[in-house]
Amino acid sequence: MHHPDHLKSAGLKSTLPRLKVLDLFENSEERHLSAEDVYKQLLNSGEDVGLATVYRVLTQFEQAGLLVRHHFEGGKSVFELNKGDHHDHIVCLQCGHVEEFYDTAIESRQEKVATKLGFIIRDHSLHIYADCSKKKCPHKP
Amino acid sequence: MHHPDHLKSAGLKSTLPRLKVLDLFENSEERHLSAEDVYKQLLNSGEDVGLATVYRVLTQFEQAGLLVRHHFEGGKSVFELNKGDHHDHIVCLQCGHVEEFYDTAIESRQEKVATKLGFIIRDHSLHIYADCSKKKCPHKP
DNA sequence: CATGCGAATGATAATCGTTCTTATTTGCAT
DNA sequence: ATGCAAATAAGAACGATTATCATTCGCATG
Repeated sequence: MHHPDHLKSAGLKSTLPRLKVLDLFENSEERHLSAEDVYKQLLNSGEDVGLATVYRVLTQFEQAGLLVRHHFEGGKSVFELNKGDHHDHIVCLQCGHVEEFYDTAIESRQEKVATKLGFIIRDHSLHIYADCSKKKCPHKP
Repeated sequence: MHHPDHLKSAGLKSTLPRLKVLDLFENSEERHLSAEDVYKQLLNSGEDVGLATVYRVLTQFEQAGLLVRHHFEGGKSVFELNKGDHHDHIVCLQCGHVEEFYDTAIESRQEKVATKLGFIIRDHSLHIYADCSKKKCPHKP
């Protein structure tokens, strides 16, 4: 359990649940976790946190800029550590695995389109839903 | 109330609720409607449809290819008539207005990215969230 | 180091969008 | 006309998330 500093500098009190959640994101295999994922993993680790607290903490971390929230298909929010770099996502429809990518041409084209239409971009989300067909996909039939 | 033909050719029985919903999409100002939008507008028009029916019909229309479903931020699904053309969306954060655009460069770049990563694209969604700043925005402060 | 206060927690109820259940009604082929 | 499968409507049920509120905790202060 490290980095109480991260919390302090974000103006958040350094509490046990918050440290646990932060730890999870820093040490977990999967970069992209839903509230339920976080809750279950903490319970499995013997930690005793409330689900409401998980939701509250995730939202606070998002607002503090520690996490980024994504809305993939399926209704639930998914979070990942904010490494400061923007990237888009390609999601495998078969196994749910998420990969990240960044394409300069796509980014600059968006700016161009928005400007042409008289908009000022605040944010954007590009999700590609695909099959990762190859052997790498663990849940492939 | 027209186009019972659309329904028949989609393999759907031509019922009153379905005709009403289809009509709404064909005659409404706003191309993008949520289930609640549809429900309320039908009630306002004095029509007596159940909310469950609206949800059922929207899903059926989506499966029949008459409507396209989008997941914008805010949790709820939004539907629009399927004109056969794919396009992406730019949403004004101030007034919620939605404009459509299509950019060949963005589209082909996505294919390239996916292929490079070993994926086969099934679908994608690109949403730009922005301010339409200018005078056109009715809810601007 | 005790301690007090406001912030944070967790159990639970509530909410929101959506889907399911079931009894009743409807479209439509006969 | 009429019968039957398909469709409807009302409400219960559901999953994700948020609100409520009494209890507990972090932490600055004396």
